[in-house]
Amino acid sequence: VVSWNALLTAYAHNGYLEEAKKTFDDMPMKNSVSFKAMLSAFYQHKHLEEAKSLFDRMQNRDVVSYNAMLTAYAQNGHVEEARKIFDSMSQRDVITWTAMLAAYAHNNRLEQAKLIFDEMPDRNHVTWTVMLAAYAQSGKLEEAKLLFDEFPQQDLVSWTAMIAGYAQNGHLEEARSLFDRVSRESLDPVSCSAMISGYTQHGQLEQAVELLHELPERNLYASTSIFAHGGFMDKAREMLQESPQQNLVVWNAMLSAYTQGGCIEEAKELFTQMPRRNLITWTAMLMAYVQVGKLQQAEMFFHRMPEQDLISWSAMLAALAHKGHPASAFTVFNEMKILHMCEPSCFAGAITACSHDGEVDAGRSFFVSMRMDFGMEAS
RNA sequence: CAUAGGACGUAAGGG
Repeated sequence: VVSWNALLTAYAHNGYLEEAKKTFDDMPMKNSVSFKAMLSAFYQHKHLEEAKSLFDRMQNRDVVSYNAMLTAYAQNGHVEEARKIFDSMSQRDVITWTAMLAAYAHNNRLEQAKLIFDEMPDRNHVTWTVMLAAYAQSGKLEEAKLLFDEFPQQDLVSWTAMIAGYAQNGHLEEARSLFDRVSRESLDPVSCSAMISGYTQHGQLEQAVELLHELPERNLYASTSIFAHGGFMDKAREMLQESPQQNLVVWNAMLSAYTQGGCIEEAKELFTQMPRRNLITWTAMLMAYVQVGKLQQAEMFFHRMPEQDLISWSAMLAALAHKGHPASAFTVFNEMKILHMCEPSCFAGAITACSHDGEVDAGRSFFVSMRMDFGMEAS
């Protein structure tokens, strides 16, 4: 049973939901771990309904099952549901608390996250990292730094969170000096791309290239982004072919370097070369067309995406509103309502876009909908 | 053997 469970989990973590399901169904015998593993397989692939129904069918639900279900809701954007699970639990462990903390953190509910953090009976290094990353990503670097300094058991992940925090907010020297204090052997693709994205996002190409020469061989594939960004497309392609691993995040970073600079042709070429694509890839590409004003192409990409999430919908909505198509924007917005893909920032984007263009009537209709359909008031 | 953490896409600030 143990090895069957291990196999199931391995499938799930590598994106093979079908195989996982088949393994689960064909197992000669199952124990409670099998159910919990299958549950997490479902929600990792966004099959919330199936996760829920499996959960309901489970016989003996323990802390782990509840934790898994809590995470299932949290990772699919249902924070309130997650909270309900949390409140209903009679036993909670560190993972329960940390999962709830992460649920708030990932949905930009910093105050609630902080409350949970302060209230928790125990914290471990994962807990600290979630809180730290939450501060860092919302630009509260002092708070993040305070936490970082008090951190009991720092590891590479927490260092990366701090580095990324500095890098994203333009504090490149601080980021770099932390980065340099990590031993070269322990650097991994995530920490490297955090530093490198920091440079490329702030236009420091030379620094980026310089850093690359110092990195260990196995992190070299990250450099493709730099070469591409600097206009050395051939060199980039060469390196990509040689690279043993294919880090999708690095491809995406490279792609957005193009799109944000308005280099649509290069972006398109890169897009077709990519070994894999995810939502981030597609959305970046969509925005590339928006930026040069080709809304029809953008919409084409939008519809060709394998699936659309809140961010891609918001991007499309904002694009239409920004480029002076309030009517189409409103149509998109209505579809979003039907799909329950709506949150306050959608209104904000749409309304401000209208106000910039003097589209007062359109702005007002968003306003009305905000009140009628969501019971929200202006703030 | 199972459940929680870090890098990449949209929007918000505004001199």
